[in-house]
Amino acid sequence: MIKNDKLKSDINLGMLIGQVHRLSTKKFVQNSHNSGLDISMDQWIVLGPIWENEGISHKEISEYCLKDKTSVTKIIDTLEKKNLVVRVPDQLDHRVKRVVLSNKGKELFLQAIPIMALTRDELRDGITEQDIESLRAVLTKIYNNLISN
Amino acid sequence: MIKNDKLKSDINLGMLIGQVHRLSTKKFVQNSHNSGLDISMDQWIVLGPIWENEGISHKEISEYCLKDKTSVTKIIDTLEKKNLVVRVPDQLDHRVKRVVLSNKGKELFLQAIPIMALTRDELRDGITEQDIESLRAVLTKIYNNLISN
DNA sequence: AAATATTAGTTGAACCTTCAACTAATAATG
DNA sequence: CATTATTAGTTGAAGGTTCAACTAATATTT
Repeated sequence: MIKNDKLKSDINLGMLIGQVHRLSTKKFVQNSHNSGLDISMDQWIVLGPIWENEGISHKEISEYCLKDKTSVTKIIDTLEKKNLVVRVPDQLDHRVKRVVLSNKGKELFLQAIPIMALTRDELRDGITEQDIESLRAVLTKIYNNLISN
Repeated sequence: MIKNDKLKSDINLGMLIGQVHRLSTKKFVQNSHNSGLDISMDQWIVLGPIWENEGISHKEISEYCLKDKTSVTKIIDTLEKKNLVVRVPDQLDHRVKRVVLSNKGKELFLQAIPIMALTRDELRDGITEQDIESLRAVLTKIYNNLISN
């Protein structure tokens, strides 16, 4: 469907980054689905810091995940709808909401860990650790250009 | 807000790719807005092949842009709503719709070209051509892993 | 202490993406 | 040639992103 020589020359980097991003989240969701799990990439990304840090606030999740606060609100809305997490108002600062995993949430997260590992391996098949580090390095440079106004 | 040392170690590649993708489309839209243009990154991406190939079909746009056919349909819906393009049914194959730029569409595209160039330069500031090529190479490898099942 | 500014999170609108189901038209097969 | 399969594009639903405007609570300033 998509010719390789086109990929190699024509396609600009933006489209390539976008497509890699879309396809890799798709791959993760498909792998999850094949294992009977119902979880999206973004739900996985948000569950991560909650797993590592029970009672983390929205703002902290936002920073860990590099996601906008509005996105975090809405992803947590759907996580709460699925009974995977619960929002708990902070006792001291009543603006802050802390987020806690339910048992169902913990279970799902545990089951998703190997799926994530599998997906990671599929993405990186035949790619050296050095390549990955160079990818990370260049992306980080671009990232820094983007956040420094 | 986001600490650099966190970026360098903790954050996984998926989040980094996602964030670079989100931030660069955001940057383009902001630059456009600052120049009085009303255009999104995805609208730009779809206008490109129409500009290069008047009367291109949805399917061909889809292949050029590495976008799903549903996405193409909906982006062209909004482009048509904004009177930037027109859909013309193919004379021979009545399934096919060909897409043509309006004068307004051509004008917008021309005005957006320098904005895109500016955005590109901002992203790549201080990054060598070699880095960009290595980024493209690794992303292409991942891309190929993703499309070969 | 009162007025003002900042911060955490939410809401609604517009857009993009994916999925699954669908229509309509062309191509392939028996 | 008639049935069947494939293809191009659309629709609707559910999720995610951004923006701008908003609420409520805490901090800062005077």
